[in-house]
Amino acid sequence: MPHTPLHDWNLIPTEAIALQKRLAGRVERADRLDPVRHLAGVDIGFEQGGEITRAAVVVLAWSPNDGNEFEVVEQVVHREPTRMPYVPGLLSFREVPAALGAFEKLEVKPELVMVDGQGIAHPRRIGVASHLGLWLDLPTIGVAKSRLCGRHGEPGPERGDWTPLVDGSDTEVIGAVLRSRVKVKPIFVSPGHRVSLPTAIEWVTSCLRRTKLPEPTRLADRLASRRG
DNA sequence: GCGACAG
DNA sequence: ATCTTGTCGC
Repeated sequence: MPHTPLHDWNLIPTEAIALQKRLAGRVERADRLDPVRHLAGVDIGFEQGGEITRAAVVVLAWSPNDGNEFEVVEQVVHREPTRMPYVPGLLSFREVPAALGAFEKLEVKPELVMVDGQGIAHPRRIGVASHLGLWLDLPTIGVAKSRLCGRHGEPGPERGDWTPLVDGSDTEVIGAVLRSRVKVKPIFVSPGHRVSLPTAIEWVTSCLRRTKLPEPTRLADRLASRRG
């Protein structure tokens, strides 16, 4: 299983954290997105017991008219050797390199990207969605299936109900715990880069269909896990 | 010192 | 994340 040089394991964590602290200040939290014509979903999967990292990007054409329907216009898969083990709080160093590789193969450039993982709902306010957005210089939203940090109450039972995710001083809202489906564990939505929390919630909500995850992330998930 | 801990 | 069969529910 292992093919991650020990020196990577020892040196990267401390350097990675220092880098996150520097980059966190560059993550923009206010809206700064162009009209969205194409929306992308990103997720990472693994093959061969973790030796290979598989990044998947699905681009959808957004049509506000036809009842908010989408159309898949492009799908890309990029594989490369896994370079780092999973470490809570340092997920971006394990997944972003492969994600960037997938974006390089992309022909249609999206104006907004949804990433499987946290945005600023991270100890240093720079989760994988924020880190990727900063690198691509694109608006991103983090859509995670579970919590990394922060406190929250139980959101209401209806689809669309949500409660704030707060951390540190009870006044710092870092995300939203959103009920994306009735009777299903809520998802964690947080701004990635160049998107505010209200906008992030709006986009995720309008991309919900009959499943727990919004379409962009759900489709990328299936492609990354080579299902569907 | 004792938990918690995205994927 | 990944390994995995059947099973409960709309």
